[in-house]
Amino acid sequence: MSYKQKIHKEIKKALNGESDLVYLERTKLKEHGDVSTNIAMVLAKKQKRNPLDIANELKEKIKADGSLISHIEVAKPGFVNFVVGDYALSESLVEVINIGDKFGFAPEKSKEETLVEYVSANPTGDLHIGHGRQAVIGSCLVNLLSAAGYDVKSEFYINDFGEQIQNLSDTAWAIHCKLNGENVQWKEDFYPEDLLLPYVKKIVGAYCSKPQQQLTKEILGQEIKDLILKSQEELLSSLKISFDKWHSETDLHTRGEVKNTLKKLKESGITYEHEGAIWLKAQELGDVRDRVLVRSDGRSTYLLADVAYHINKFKRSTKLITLWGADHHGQEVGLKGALKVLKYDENKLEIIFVQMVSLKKEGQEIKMSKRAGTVVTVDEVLNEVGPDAFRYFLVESHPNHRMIFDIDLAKKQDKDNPVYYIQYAHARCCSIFRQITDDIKKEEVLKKCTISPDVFMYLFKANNQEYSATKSLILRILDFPEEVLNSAESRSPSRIANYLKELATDFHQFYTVCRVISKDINLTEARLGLVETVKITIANGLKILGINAPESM
RNA sequence: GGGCCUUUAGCUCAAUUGGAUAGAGCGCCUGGCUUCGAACCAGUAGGUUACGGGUUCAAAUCCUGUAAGGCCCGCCA
Repeated sequence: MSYKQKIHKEIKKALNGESDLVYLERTKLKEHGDVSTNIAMVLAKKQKRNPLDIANELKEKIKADGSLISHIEVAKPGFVNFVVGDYALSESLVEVINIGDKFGFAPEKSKEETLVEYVSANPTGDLHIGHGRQAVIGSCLVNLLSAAGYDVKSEFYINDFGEQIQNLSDTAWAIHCKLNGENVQWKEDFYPEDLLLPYVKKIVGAYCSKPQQQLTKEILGQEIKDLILKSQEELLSSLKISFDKWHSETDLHTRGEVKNTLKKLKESGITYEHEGAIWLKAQELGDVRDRVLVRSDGRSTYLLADVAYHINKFKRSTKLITLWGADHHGQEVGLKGALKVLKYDENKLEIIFVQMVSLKKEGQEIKMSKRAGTVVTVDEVLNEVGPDAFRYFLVESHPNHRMIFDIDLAKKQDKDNPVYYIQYAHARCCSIFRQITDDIKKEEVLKKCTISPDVFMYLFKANNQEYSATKSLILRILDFPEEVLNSAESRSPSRIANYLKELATDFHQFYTVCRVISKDINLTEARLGLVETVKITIANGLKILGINAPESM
C-alpha cells in the first residue's frame, strides 16, 4: 500500500464516510507540503459550513505521528496539507525494490478485455510518417493499457480488397508491360511508378528464374500486395511493433461475413435502394448524409466491410479501441450507427483519432502528397535516427494535436532528442553500480533493501539541500503507478514520456547534490538502494514506450 | 455552408482532468569537472494561457460567443 493510500485511509477514518469525495494530490510547492486534499472545500458546500472549520477539525482528528505523517497544516481557503513521514517513504522504497520490474504494472489482468486496432494501412505502398505516428501511439497505448491491467490484444486490419487494390494491380501490370517495352496507357490515378518499380522488378526477377510459370496480371497483383505487406510488417517489427493478429478484409468477404451483415441491416429496415445501389439511412442515425453500402455494380463499400469487421471483433472482445487518422472521422457516425441498429453497444467502441502530420521543410509548411512527391516515409527517418529516438519523437505529442514534422530537425535529433536525457539517467544508475568496490557487494545491499525500511532511513540524515533533492526524487518515483493509471485512462501515452523526463531531471539533480558512494557505509547502502529504484522506474517506463533502457551509452 | 479536432514562452510540448505563484526541453546569455559518466547541473531572459462573456471559494482546464488554423462532407479507403 502506498503512502498516499495510507493517508487516504486516515482521512476517511477521520471523516466517518464521505470518502468517495476524498482526492489526494501532489503539491507543486514545498510550502504546501507533499500532498494535499481539497475535501474541506468540497464538503463545505454540502454541509453549509466554513471550509476552514472542516479542515481544522480534520487536522485535529488525524495524528501526525512522524511515521506516516510528519506534519499537517491547514491553508486558506481550506486545503489540508500533509508532509509525508520519512519512514513511510522508506517503506515504499522497500516495496519498489521487491516488486522490481513489475513496479507500476497492475499485478493481474483484472480489467476489461480490450482489442486495439491500429495502423491498418492499405498494402499499396510504403508507410509514411503519418502511419508511423499511428503505429507508435497505438503500440504505446497497447503497452500502457496492458500495464494498467487491461487484457489487451492488438490487431492490424489489412485493407486488401476493393478499388485501391485493383488500382495497385493495374499499376503494377502497367509497369511490367513498360519494362517489356510495350506501349502502355498510363492512367492518371495510377500509383507513382518509382514507388512500385522496385517491387515489380523483384517479382519479375523471381519469375525469370522459373520459366515454367507464366506471370499473369492476377499473379502479379497478388504477389505485389503480399510483398508490400511483408515489407510493412518488417518495418513495423524494426520499430518493436507486432500484432496479435493481422486480419484480412478479403477474408471477411470470402467467409460471407460481409453478406451476412448486409442481410441483417436490410432486415432491420435501415437500408433502401436508390439508382441501383443499396444505401444505409445514415441520416436517421445522425450522420450528415446517407451512405452507400453496395454500389450499383454489386461491389460492397468499405463501410459495409468495416461494419462486418467490427461485428467480428465484438465476438472476440467486449471492448474495442480503434485508431484512425483524423481524415476518417466522417465514418464514425455511420459505423457506430449501423452497429447500434444491429444491437451492438456502440459505446463499447472507442475511436481514437490521430491528427494529421504535415511537413516543414526550410521553414515552409507543405502538405504530404504522393503525387507531389512530398511523402516522408517511416523508413527514411528511421534509418537516420534509429528506433528509440523515432518512437520518442512520435509519442511525445498528444494524438489530438496536429503534428508539424520538421524533417531536418527530426533527422538531426540523434543528440537533441529528450529520449537520450532519459536513457542517460538510466545509464548513470548502472554506471554507479559498476563503481562499487569490493567491500560493498551489490547483491547484499539490494537484498538488505528488500527486508527493512531501516536501511533507507539513512537517506534522511543529510543536510537541507541533500534532504530536499532526495525527497523530491523519492516522491517522483512513488508517483509512477498512479501516472500509469492516469495515462491509460486518458489514453495518452505521451504523459509517460513527460513523466520520465521529470524523473530524469530529479535524478540528475539528486546526483549532482548527493554523492552516492562514500566512506559512510550506511549512507552508501541507502543511496545505492534509491538508485536501484530509479533504475527500475525508468526501465519500466521506457518499456511502456517501447524504448530501450541502455546500461551504458 | 455543415461536421470533427486544435490554439499555452521565439520553436516543440507539460500542467496529476476544476486547485494555491502556469512548468520543462531546444535556442540566447553567465557560471560549474584533480572524487560515482559534463549526453549533466546551477543561474538570467522570455506569458493578459488567441480574444470577449458566463458558471464558483477557485478556470489554461467547464459552458457560450468570436477569430485563426488543420481535416472531412465520393457508388475511394
